[in-house]
Amino acid sequence: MELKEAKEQFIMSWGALGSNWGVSKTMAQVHALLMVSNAPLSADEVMEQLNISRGNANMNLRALIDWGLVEKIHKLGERREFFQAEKDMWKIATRIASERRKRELQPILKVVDQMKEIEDKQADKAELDAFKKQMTELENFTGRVDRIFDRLDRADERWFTGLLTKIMKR
Amino acid sequence: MELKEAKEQFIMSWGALGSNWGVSKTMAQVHALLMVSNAPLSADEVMEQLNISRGNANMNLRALIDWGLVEKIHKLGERREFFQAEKDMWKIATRIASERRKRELQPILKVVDQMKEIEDKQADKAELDAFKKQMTELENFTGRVDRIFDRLDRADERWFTGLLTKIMKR
DNA sequence: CAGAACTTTCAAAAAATATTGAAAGATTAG
DNA sequence: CTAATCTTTCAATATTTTTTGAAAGTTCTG
Repeated sequence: MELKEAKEQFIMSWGALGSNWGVSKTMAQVHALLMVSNAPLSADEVMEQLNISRGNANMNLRALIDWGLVEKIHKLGERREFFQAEKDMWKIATRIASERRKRELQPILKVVDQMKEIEDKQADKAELDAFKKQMTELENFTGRVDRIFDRLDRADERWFTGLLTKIMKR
Repeated sequence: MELKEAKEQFIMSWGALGSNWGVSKTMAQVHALLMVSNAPLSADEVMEQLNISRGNANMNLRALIDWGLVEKIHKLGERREFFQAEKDMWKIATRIASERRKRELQPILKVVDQMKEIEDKQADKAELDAFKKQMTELENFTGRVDRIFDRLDRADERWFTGLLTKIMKR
């Protein structure tokens, strides 16, 4: 396989994977394209290479910037903006972890927290207790995982690697 | 808030959250409904409580069974099937982890693995190396996370809790 | 085996999401 | 200030995903 071909293949596959993990195909493709480009690309280059419209390119580039996976670059003497993907895997991973924490874990905690204020004199005691117990367990578990992600976000790669070694030894 | 009301609220919220983490609203609702039901429910009860069609109920119940989050129950003397959700948070968590590993991590490994067979005499040497390096890093990182999930899947809760304590101490 | 009681399938319809492209908004240069 | 160049917005459109419901399939009962 040739390099150019490999890059294209990677972009397409990365896009297809996106949908498995809740990201739109195009957003994943834009990310992949920037990941395998040696130089920052302009919006027009992204549009052209992926065959998408200007609006679409703009929207997804912006979303990637929100995720912290892409940044705007200004070249001096150049009017337009360029976009560059973060290439360091550790940073990519922590950005994704952080975003998923915000989107997936914290909303659960919020919902479960509200469930605690039940006051029902009518209800069957055992049933009420069962419900409360379940909510508490859900909260505990989610809270624990949330704290791991938080820790991860603030740690550095060496910490993580060390941790892994420990985990794998057992 | 009353118990019944709380349960409904939980079901609705859980459903809304589902879309944040790549599961359809209805599937998440069915799961929530079964989680907060003290007794197993029949397909008809699920249909009725969530106002969904028979086909939809069937589909989502099946998907939940695939995920290992719900199981069929046969009551003796009863013709129809009942459905019961796993309520143990540890089991719920490992099932979800295992499923996501399969859907999110392993496909990445597969794609990246294919990228290794590049043979391009034409291409710029530095560019080729950069691409290969990136693919390797992606593979290493994903592989590591994949192994954690695998480990998690086979471990028990006490192991996990112990691990957490260690993580949090640092 | 026939009929009743359920469950599963799947093509069509509906709903939710993503994309387009033209117009409006910025920003810089002259 | 005006024109030129580039970015952002958003209503209309297209695509994808989910849901429906009726028909086909299955399994049990008598």
